[in-house]
Amino acid sequence: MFQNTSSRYSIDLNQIKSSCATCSLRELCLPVGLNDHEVHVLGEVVSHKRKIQRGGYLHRTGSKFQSLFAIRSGFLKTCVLEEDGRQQVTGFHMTGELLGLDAISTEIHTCDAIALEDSEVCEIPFAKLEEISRAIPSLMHHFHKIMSREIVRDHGVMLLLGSMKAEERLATFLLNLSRRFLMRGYSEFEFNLRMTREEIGSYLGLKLETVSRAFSKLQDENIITVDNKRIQINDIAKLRMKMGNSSCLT
Amino acid sequence: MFQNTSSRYSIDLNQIKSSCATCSLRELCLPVGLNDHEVHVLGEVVSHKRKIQRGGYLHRTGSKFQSLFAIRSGFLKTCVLEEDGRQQVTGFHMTGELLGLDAISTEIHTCDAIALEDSEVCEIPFAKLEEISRAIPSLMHHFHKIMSREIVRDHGVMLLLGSMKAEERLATFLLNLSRRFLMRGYSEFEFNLRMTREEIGSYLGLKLETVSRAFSKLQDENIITVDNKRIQINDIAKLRMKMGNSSCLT
DNA sequence: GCTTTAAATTGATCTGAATCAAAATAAATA
DNA sequence: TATTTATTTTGATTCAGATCAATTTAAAGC
Repeated sequence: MFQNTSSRYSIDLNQIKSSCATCSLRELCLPVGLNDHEVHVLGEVVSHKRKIQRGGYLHRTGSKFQSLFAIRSGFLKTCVLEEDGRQQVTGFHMTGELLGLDAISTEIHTCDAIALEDSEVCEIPFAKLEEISRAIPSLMHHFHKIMSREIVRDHGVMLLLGSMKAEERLATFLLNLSRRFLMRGYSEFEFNLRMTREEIGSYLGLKLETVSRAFSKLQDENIITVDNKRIQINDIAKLRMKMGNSSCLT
Repeated sequence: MFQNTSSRYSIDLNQIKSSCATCSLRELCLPVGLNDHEVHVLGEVVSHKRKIQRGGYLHRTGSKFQSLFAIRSGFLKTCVLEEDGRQQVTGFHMTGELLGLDAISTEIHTCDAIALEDSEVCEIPFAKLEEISRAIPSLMHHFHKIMSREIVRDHGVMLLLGSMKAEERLATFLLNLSRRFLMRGYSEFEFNLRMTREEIGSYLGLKLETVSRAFSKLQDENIITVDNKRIQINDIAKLRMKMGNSSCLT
């Protein structure tokens, strides 16, 4: 899992599970081939942990950027504020993901990051990361891949917002969550949403009532079972169909 | 212009205008402080030019990624294809901008890049760029900023698609173009669109008829003058108002 | 030049999602 | 536990933008 063929050194997950550095850096480190020394160097950089309780801010729009944050546990949302007060959720983030990439550009955070459940992150001072990535090319390359992946993800959301209708958006969203839970060893068919209908709506470009109606519709069709925040996927194939055939109709 | 305070070496634009390397790398190189030797090293990497005529592909979805492309002149669009054939435009790109960032992730291009007018690009072999950025930290840092800026840009588009209505989207789009033309030394008040109404619509999540109507509406209000692809901004303040007050109404 | 094809505008109608409104349920707090 | 507050669901209505359709205008090809 998360290993690529070019790895020179395969990290033993069990061995390092208790260490903050490596654990939180699953996405950042594991896939890269690092030797003992390099793992040690990297560990030095990411030693600082931080807990954020539900509802708390990891960072705010406008605050000075110094570090990236690797999510060690928990669940967060990022959102940008419009001048007029309304907020748009730009993403939901879970264990192993990296936050703060948007702030590298201006060294000012361009969004709020808010914990949707008690969470723990590892702080990665960005200047240090750049410094050691000079010494560890595979780390640098992997970091570039992570940034690139974020761009690809955003393009996917743009496609969703630009060309899908409500039900298709929700299906896409649920399948995305499902896959991410699966990747982390949780059930792909049954999970708890950490966010409200309003937050889902904000992310998907829909009003909360529309989100609620789309949930009900999918339930009526026996594709999912909804019990408030608890979601059960009964027919993942049908759910995939829902996602796929937007423009097929035209 | 495009200079930051930490520059150790200020590049003479006139001196290097005829050299492909530096000219095409305005975004990539100029703002970074590089010394003579470093400029030379960088120049070696980006020496390969390529012309694409109107309608031609710079790269296609699914093709192997090896190089980034710095636009030297011209105008391109990038678009992702849905399984069902319809395409969503993810961006319009002009001189000085960098294409291919999305492909670093998987080493496969995730979108098509198509020239909307005869264009010229410089090819930047990505492996080489990573290699020399180890030797030139400021170059590496600037590259990170460019990727980050792309992420910020995408978040802006997500906000647009997720929460603005047609007229606000078009106003935002025109102001964005206006600013980019200004930055490149062209008029911010009068310019030619290189793309069709359909392509604008795809980018903005609207149908071409809606784009056309929004143009007409802005013209009726004497904010812009539209003559097919020729756009004249008559009242930029009012245009900014159009963009800003989406949720103010509610 | 003329002919063909592509692009843009404008009108009429339809529809999906927003909005308004009320009730039901769940979560937080005293 | 009771009370308050936040969240979710569902219904009725409205509206922005999609769709359908017909011209007009511009560009490309012969």
